[in-house]
Amino acid sequence: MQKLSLDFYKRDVHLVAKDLLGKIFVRKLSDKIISGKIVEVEAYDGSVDESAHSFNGITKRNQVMFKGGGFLYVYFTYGMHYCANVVTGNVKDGCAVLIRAIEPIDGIDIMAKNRFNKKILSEKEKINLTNGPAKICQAFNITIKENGISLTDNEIFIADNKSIHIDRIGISKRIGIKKSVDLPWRYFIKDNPFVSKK
DNA sequence: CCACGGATTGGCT
DNA sequence: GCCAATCCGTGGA
Repeated sequence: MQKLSLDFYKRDVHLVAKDLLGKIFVRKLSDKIISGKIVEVEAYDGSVDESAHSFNGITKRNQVMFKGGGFLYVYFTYGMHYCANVVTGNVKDGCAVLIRAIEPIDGIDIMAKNRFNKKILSEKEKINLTNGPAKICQAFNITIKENGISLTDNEIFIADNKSIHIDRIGISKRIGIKKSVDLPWRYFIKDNPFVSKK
């Protein structure tokens, strides 16, 4: 399993978004690993996209989006949730990919504890572990502390997944936004049970 | 199963 | 002061 390099991230946000499907999102803890297959993402492009946090320029909150590809951008919203993004492209582009859903692989017991504070889960709770952007952050214990870390370091990174066949990719409008609502910039693996909607 | 609304805080106008 | 790239509990069918 090979960690993705900086070159992977420093490309067009839509290419990166589609290529992230099927890749393995990894968090290394001192003695354990949490990981899962990325099955749903959304692209945000600050140069043309009013719904991107970066659309109106650099602020304290969104500055990581302007640091160029390969950083993790984490934001806090709705007074209680965190969401994780992969910054793409070059410095000043203000582009990122929101990780919307993951299929758990390693450390499922840790995710279960982080999400529901118990070990034995119902079938519905198993699906509910990571089928949404804020659920992923809770399962992986990602908060604002992880905002701005480099994905080429060893704590949080994304790994290639050579064993995966080419899944059918679905494309749709993005979820939960009020501006630029018609842009078809959500990408997901068709028929994967962990995709958040439809 | 689905629709609805409350939670709760920090960023931005 | 407004409101958000969300989630979950509630209530009804």
